[in-house]
Amino acid sequence: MLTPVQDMKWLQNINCIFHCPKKLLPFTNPFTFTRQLTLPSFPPNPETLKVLCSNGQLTEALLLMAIIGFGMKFEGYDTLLNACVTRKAIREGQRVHAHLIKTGYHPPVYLRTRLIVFYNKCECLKDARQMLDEMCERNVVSWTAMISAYSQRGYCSEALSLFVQMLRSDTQPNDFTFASVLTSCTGASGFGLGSQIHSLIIKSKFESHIYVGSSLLDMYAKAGKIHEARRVFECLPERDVVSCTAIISGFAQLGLDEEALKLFRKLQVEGMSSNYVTYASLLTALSGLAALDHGKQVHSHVLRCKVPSYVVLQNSLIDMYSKCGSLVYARRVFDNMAERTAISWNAMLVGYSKHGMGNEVLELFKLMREENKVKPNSVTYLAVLSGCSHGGMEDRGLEIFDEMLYCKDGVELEIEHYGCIVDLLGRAGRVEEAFKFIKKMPFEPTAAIWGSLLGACRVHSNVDIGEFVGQRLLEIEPDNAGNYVILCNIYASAGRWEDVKILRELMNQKAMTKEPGRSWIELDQTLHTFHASDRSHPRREEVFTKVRELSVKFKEAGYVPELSCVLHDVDEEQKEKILLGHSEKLAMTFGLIATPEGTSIRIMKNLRICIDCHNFAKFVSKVYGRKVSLRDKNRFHHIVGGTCSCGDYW
DNA sequence: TTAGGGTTAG
Repeated sequence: MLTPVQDMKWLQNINCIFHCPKKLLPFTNPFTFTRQLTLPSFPPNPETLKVLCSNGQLTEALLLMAIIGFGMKFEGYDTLLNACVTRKAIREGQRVHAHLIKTGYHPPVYLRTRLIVFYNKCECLKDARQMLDEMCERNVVSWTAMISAYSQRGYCSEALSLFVQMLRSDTQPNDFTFASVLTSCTGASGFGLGSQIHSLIIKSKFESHIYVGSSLLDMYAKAGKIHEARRVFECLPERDVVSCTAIISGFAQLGLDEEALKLFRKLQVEGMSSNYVTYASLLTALSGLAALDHGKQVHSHVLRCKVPSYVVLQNSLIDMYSKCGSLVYARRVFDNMAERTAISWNAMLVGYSKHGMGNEVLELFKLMREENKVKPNSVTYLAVLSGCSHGGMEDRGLEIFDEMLYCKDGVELEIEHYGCIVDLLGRAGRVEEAFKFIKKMPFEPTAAIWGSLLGACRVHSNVDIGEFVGQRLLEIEPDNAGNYVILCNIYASAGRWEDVKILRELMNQKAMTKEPGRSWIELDQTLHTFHASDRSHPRREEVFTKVRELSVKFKEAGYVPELSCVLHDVDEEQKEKILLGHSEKLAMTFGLIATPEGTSIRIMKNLRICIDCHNFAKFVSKVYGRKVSLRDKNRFHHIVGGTCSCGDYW
C-alpha cells in the first residue's frame, strides 16, 4: 500500500514527461494529492505494470508509465495498450500514444498495429487510419487490422479500396484479410468485387477455411445468390455454429422461410450446435411463416437450455410473437427485458401498428420518450406514423410529422415518412389533400407512394384522381399486375366497363405474370399451404365441396361476389369459380373444417388480401361465430361478427 | 497483433 505520494522525485518525473499532468492525474498539485494508490509492490518495477493492468488499475499503470519514463520498453507499451483495448479506455490509450511520441520511442510495426486496433475499438477510425498512413513498413496484419476496422463499422467502400491498395502494394492477403473484406462486399457493386475476391481465395487456397467460407457464403446469401451460398457451405470440410447460422439466416433473410426451417432441422439432426444467433435467425423464419406453435417451442427450448437472453434474441421473440398475432406474449417479452435497444422498442411499436392499435403505439412511444434511455430513430417514426394511420389517428400522425419537420430527436425525414402521411391522408378519405401533398414533396414519388394513393382512391371511390394515379403507375410499373387489379376495381365501381375491358386486354397482351398468391394455416405445428385453385392438399376434395357450400350459404346471408377482382376475360360464372379458388378462401375453409367449433382461425397470406376474400372472411365470422385473424402482406385483419379491425381499408 | 453468422423498417 502506498499512502499519499510524498516522493517528490516521482512527481518531478511525471511533470517532466507530461506537460499537462492535470489531465492525466487525479490531482492538480502534488501537495494536495490525497488519493491512495494501491501498488502491488513497492518500489514499483516493470512487472508491476502487468499486475496493475490485469487488475484494471489503469490510473496507477499510467502513473507507473510516467515514472518509468524513458525506460519504457516494448513489453510495457504492449501491456498497457492491451489493457486499453480490452477496457475500451480511450483517454488512457491516447496517453500511452502521447507518451510514446514524447519519449521519442519508435514503435515497431507490431505496436503500431496495436494502436490501429485500439483506435478502432474506441471508434476513432480517423486516428486508426492515420496510424496506418504514418507507417513506413506495413505487414499483412496492419493492413488487415485497418480493413477489418472499416468493415466492422460499415465503411464498406473504404474497406474495399484499402484492400485493393493492399494488393497493389504486393502484400499477400491471409485468411483474416479475406474473412474481413468479404463482409464489406454488399450492395450492387459489392457482389461483383466479392466474386473476384472469391477467385483470389480459390487461388490462395483459402476456400475451405471455415472463417473465410462463412464470410463467403454470407456474401453470396446477402447478394441473393442462395445457391452459390449453399454450394460454398456444402464444400466446407468442417462446420461450426457460425457457418451453420450463416446459411440458415441466409435463407431466412431472403424470405425462404420454409427452406430455412428445413435446413435448421437437418443440421440439428447432423449435430449442429446452436447459440443465440442461430435461434434469432430461426425465429426470423418462423415470423415469416407466422408459425406460432413452432415459435413457442423455440422460446421454451431457449428458456429450458438457459441460452443467454441477449437483447438480439429477445428482439426476435418480440417480432415473432407480434407477427404471429400474439401481442400479449410479445409485450410480456418486452416488459421482462433487462435492457432494451431501439430495435426492441421498434419491434413492439411495429407489432401494435400492424394490428391497427394506434393508442398502444402512441402510449408506448410516449413511454420511450419518458424513459429517455434509447433515442427514437427513423424506423421508430415509421412505426409511429404508420400506427397512427392504421389506427385512424390522423391528426396525431400529422402532428408527429410536423415535429419531424423540425428535426425532433435528430431524425431526418425520408421518403418513407412522406409515404406514411400519404397513406394516412388517403385512409382518412382526404384523397385530394394526399394528392397535393405528393406534389409538394421534396422527393420524386415512388411507385409505393402512388400505389398507396391508388388504394385510397379505390376505397373512397375517387375515380378522377384514381385514373390519373393508375395511369402514372402503369407507366412506372408496367408489369405489376396488382396496379391493374386496383384500377379495374375503380373503373368497375364507377360502371366504366369499357375501360375495364381495355385494361384486361392490355394485361392479356402483356402476358403478365403475378407473384402466385399463397395462404397457409398452422395446425398442430404443421403448416397447411394452399395456392389458388390448389389441388395438392390431401383434403382438397373436402375443402372444394365445403367452399362451394359456403358460397351458397353466404349468398343467402347477403354475400355478393366481387367479380371485378377477376381480370381474366371470362364469363361471370367462370369468374365466380376463380374467386372461390383463391388461396385464402381455401385456407379459411380448411380452418373451418379442421378446427373445433368456436375457436379462432388464423390465416396468413403472402400478398395483400383481395376484396372478395375479405368479404368472405366477414361472413365466416358472422355466420359461424368464428374470429378470423388474417395476416396479409400489409397488416393484420381481426374479423369478428362481420366487422374487420382494418375498417375495410388495407 | 488482424477474421466469419444476428434482431425492427423498406
